[in-house]
Amino acid sequence: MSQYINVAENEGNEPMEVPSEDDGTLLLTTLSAQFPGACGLKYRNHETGTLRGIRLSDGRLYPPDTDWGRQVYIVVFPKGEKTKENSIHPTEPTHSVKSYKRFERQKCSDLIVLGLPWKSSEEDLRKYFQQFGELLMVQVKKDPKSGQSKGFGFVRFAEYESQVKCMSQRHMIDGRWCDVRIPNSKEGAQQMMNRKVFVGRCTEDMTADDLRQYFSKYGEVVDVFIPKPFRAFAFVSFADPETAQGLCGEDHIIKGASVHISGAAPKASEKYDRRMVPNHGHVAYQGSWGPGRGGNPSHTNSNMGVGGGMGNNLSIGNLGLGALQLNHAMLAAAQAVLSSQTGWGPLGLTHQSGGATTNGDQLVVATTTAAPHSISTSYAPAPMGTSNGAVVTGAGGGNNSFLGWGNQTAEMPPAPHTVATSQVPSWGSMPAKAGSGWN
DNA sequence: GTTGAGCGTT
Repeated sequence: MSQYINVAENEGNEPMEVPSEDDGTLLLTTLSAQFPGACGLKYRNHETGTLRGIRLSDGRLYPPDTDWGRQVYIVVFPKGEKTKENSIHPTEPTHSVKSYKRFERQKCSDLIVLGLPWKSSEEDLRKYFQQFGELLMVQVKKDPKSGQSKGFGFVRFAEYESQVKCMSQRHMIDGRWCDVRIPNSKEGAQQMMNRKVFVGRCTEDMTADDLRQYFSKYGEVVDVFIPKPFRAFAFVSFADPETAQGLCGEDHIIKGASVHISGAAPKASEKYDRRMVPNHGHVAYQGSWGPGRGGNPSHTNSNMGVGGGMGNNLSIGNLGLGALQLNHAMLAAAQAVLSSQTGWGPLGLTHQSGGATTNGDQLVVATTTAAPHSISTSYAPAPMGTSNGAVVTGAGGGNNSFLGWGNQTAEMPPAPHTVATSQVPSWGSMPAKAGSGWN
């Protein structure tokens, strides 16, 4: 039977009543309609004095007993999104503040929602998606004559963080699994968000540290990559895409030499983007989310690492370095190098805690934010958390890369871990998990 | 009136 449940944002706050469904469960959407961003419920067990979590499954919260009773339930928000009363954890500020700034810089994009039930209205969409944050736009595409839904729509969030959260999971909307993606029409724009620049005409005496030091005056440098053996170019990645964009086209004098800066936009990997990524919706940012492809925030000591293996695997040696003056040859080599770097690592998997969350599988990577609201166990987990073969497991990580992701923890195996020709080294080098392969 | 991979009459 339907009943009203007492829910408060925090213990001691004035509760408000939210309605349950006829079967006694409380829809997460109902909850988040009143408490935006809510991802669960808990309550104080007065026998033990401890807090208890409420069971959540398929977007429904289940009463602890036969019904919800008259007690007050407390709303649970994704980690890192404490409400004003809940002071932020003292150890978090550096990371969360920093990453939050990063979010602000990233602009939201329209997102396409695929797989909508025919019956779902824009109202339904809004009600569902507002749990991730403020919505600026909601559309259900319909046939203008019949008014019949075409089964897809668009949403746009106000905050980038909402978008990230939203894209990190699949969505159960009115009884159907739906996918949220960056629309194809927006692909070009992502390119402009690349955080990595190509630095041409480098001289051999320029070390990664030199470049880092030099470019730091324009913004935070998160990665410097200098191919070995020497090939007269380098890649520099900035924390802020705008920094990178701002430098493009310029000539700079470093160590007495004039280097040329341009966008690191390898067409080479472009064609692999979407196709190489399984369409399981657990993968956030599939496709060409510019920054994700490029960033490889751990090559700082790039004088080792990729080193030896590269020449062999990518046959770059055959290009003949006599062509160094030729721009296109340089670019081609650069593209080869780029595509050999682990793409999709860093930003792509950002905070996607959601992405790899609870799947009943052990491939859970860094648990942070949103508890997925409805999870299908029938989907193979996205092979996240791996970068250059290093499996990142467990929560936290605590490394100092952006949000602590995508960083292979600085200790790249000295032995070339054979990137091979795979365009998706993260996968190719997935250490076959004993037993439980996800065939 | 049906359908189920895709990509937006603004």
